[in-house]
Amino acid sequence: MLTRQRKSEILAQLQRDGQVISKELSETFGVSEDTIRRDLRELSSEGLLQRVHGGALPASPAVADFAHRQSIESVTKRAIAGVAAKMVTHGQVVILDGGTTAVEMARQLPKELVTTVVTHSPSIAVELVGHPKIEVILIGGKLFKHSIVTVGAAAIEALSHIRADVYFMGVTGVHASAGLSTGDLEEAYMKRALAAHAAETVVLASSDKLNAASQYMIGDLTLASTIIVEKSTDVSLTNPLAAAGVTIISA
Amino acid sequence: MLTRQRKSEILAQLQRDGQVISKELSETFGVSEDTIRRDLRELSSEGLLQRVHGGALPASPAVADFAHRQSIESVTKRAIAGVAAKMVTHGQVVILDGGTTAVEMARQLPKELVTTVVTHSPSIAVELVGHPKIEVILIGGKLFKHSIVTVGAAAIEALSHIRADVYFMGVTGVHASAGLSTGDLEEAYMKRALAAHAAETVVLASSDKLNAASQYMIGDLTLASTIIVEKSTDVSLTNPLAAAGVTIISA
DNA sequence: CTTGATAATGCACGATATTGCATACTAAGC
DNA sequence: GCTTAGTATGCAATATCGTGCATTATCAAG
Repeated sequence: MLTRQRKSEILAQLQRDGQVISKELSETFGVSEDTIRRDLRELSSEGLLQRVHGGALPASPAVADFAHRQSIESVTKRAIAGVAAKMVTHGQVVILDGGTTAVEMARQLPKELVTTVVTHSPSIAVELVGHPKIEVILIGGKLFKHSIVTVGAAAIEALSHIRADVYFMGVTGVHASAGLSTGDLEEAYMKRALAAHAAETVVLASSDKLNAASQYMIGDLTLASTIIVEKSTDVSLTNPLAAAGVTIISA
Repeated sequence: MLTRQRKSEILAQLQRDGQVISKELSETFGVSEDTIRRDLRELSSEGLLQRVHGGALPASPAVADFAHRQSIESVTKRAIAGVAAKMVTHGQVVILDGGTTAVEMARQLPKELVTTVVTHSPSIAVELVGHPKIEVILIGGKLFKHSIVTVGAAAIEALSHIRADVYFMGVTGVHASAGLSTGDLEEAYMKRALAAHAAETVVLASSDKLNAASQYMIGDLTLASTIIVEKSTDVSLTNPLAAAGVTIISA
């Protein structure tokens, strides 16, 4: 990637998120933190951003405020997505589910990562256009508009030739006895099918999903090999899971 | 290869990818990096691109950007898209192509229209989420990032069960002798397959596409039953078409 | 066909840019 | 205070660049 491009990407990300963090940028672009710091220093001297310890903020404080307010609601989701994005390694084939957390995860995938992403979410497909080295396989089917994902027989049929390493699953409920659940029957079928075509399933469980159950059960909690939850999660849910052999990661 | 050709190819690649890298160009064209650097320097002095360390970027940073392409020349495109949108009637099954004009057409489809839209463009799928009465069938496959559409064997396979009434086709070239053409081989295959699965094909030809030919031919002009062009179109192209039985609509 | 002019190309070489690492310094949290 | 994480600086390795020059290709006029 060209240096110039990296700098404008940094500015774009800054405008989008209201902040950038040196360490994360370094991982995203696959360069050392020194290089990122140099970039930030130069952009700062051009007045394009404001340098702070650990990263940078937009040059105009007003913009920062707005972006910050907007981002504060999704801090947890971003953290979970970030942890998930870091789990993807070079050459893997991963399945990304629909849902806002998965979209955020797609956004956070390193720009230099060479992988194949299989998804049934058109939003994620569009998002990944910005990642030139990622091959995207879109699963077609009938569009379920509430979640903006494809479902149905055609979608499940399209999966038949896919073998993925990891499936990152979004859910609407993670409950000790009700297991993993979602609010639509077709979606539940789809998620089961996706899990069946991946060697491993990782569940992304943002705060509001924990200890909740939706109408349609996907499977019990052990369907997941790993569940990523936010830091402050109640141990009464996670302890039994850990005991059952499911890895718990706090983001 | 002629120097002139190489230069225009560099510009084309720049527009397509949003960046070019000296080393890669050197390998692509089989010339030394010095020669490429000279080309880039000259193109830069003509203001056709912006030179940076390691390669070059578009002269105007946003030119290569899809979002920008979407906004440019939007008046004509909107008019054409509007005419096309009005052609869709209640209960029809229509295929919408990728491309900016088709996205605009999707946006202009009446909110209360009850139809089925088949598309291989994730952007259009996302756009139609706002149309509750339209059933959307998304054709999956390998994502071709330049045009943001799915292509390949999987996509063509997914079409096999589809029978549509009308296919609204976007093209990059409409030429009297070269027929309908597009800039990517896979896309050309896809467009042929889509046309084969619709009873009728309507071509959306915004001004810059007329009397132009791209590398890959989709079919001759009579593949289309109707071509929608902008008002000021030269009759030298449209008259022979009309004579051949193709309906011409001015938008 | 030959010749001379012009353009295009590749190579050599010194200059500049970029990057990562080591080291010493500074800010932030406890 | 003290520890940790982040930072700046110098430096060396590498990549890229610009220039001058020799070689080759192209082409028009003789």
